[in-house]
Amino acid sequence: MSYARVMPRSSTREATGRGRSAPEDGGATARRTHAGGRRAGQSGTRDAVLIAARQSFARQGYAGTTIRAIASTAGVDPALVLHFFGSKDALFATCLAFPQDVADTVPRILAGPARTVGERLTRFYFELWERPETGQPLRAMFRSVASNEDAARMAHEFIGSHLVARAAEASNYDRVDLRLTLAGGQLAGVMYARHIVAVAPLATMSLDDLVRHVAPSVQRYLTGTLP
Amino acid sequence: MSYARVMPRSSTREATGRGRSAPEDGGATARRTHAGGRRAGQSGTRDAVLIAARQSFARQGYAGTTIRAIASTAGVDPALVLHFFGSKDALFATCLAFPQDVADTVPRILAGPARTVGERLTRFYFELWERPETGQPLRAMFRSVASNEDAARMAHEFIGSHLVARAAEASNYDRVDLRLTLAGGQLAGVMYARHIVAVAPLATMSLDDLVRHVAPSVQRYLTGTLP
DNA sequence: CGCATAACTCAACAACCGTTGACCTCAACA
DNA sequence: TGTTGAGGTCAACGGTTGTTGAGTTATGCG
Repeated sequence: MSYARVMPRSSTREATGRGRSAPEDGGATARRTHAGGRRAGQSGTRDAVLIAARQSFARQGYAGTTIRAIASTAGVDPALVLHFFGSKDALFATCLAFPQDVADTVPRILAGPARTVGERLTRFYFELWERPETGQPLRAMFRSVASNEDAARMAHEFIGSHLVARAAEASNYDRVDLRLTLAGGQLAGVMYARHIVAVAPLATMSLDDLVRHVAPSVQRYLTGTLP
Repeated sequence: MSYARVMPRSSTREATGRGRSAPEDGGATARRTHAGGRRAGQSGTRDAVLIAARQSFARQGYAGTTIRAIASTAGVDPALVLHFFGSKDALFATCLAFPQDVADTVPRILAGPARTVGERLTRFYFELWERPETGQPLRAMFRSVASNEDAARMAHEFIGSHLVARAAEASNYDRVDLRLTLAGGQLAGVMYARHIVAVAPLATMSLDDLVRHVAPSVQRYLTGTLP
């Protein structure tokens, strides 16, 4: 990570305009006439690569992950990975792309009944870590934020200006930013201890028990009186 | 990190016996007669390398750190780094070596008056992160545990069989392991948010304020009734 | 002084990295 | 059916990596 420029903030690739394709996907692309040619995204290979990438980023972090390893577990050529995503950085950014429904759910939880908000937020967050399809990206994000300054900046930005801001307008707590970051620190730390360090008994106890232990703290951060 | 064997569990180097020196230091080495020759560890270079290594591991994680970068900021040749520490893995292990006084202090805090144990433990831990000379190794450990499975195993071992065990015999709480890991998760998470993600206002508020906010939760984990 | 030993440098090794461009193979439409 | 564009492979590039061995310089003791 010194000879590879990190995070294509405004990609040199696109600026010069002579890089490889890296199809934008985008879903809502105006789908112009398209006179013939094979259809994009029909074979599941792109998704297979993405899954392999997430897994590797989750286990090894950014610098520890290699394009070749991703390609190998996906069963394709390394060049195909770049063909799909343009660069390692772009792949990484794609892997970190936070599921939109998380940003939607947190404000909705905060808008619910205040009496049980701690328990509901705690359970929602812990279950995200437990389910493989959401837990893996989360682990990836967590590890990468710890080992990559650009990832930390991205997380900072996402949490600060996206998640907290939307939560603030959906609820009527005072000092939402303080309350939410305190709660977030609490929740993330417990998941770090359970899923990454894997320290007993945090790693071995049931999710329900864990929620019972932690939820009161979260409740206090969200609805308790502040010093 | 695939062509370099990770963590010299029983070092091939020592097994074959024909690697480079990597002076064991060890402090208590029987210091045999020593008839002439330059004395070891007189120039501060070894420490300079260690400081540079800690800094790099703290910022870049294991895979993101290169011997050459360490050598460069220490102002020496890359080969000298290996001369001192034997391998990148051994250097890494040396950097992670936890200051012994931390393992000493936690049991002492737990043995103190139960009424204020949460506040004392919280303040002690947070101040560790604040002071540069202890904060840097902690950040290094935190990042490395997140990005390196062997580091996670080391942390797991240290916390499980060292810290918790010693705390258990020094105090008389019930289910110390559960209480201590819950408290630890809480504390680590807040420091993660403050020092690594640097999310406001956790990152900007004073240490005293932070202790005021978090200490009650820690107190509850340590002395509260368990579900 | 002269020997022994540690500190330290230098150049090179093989392995592996991200990335590239040329090339081939399919699937879908005109 | 021929054309078109996406899926996919291949070999190679320049550069960086951890590690090594041989060699040089500095330092302390007899």
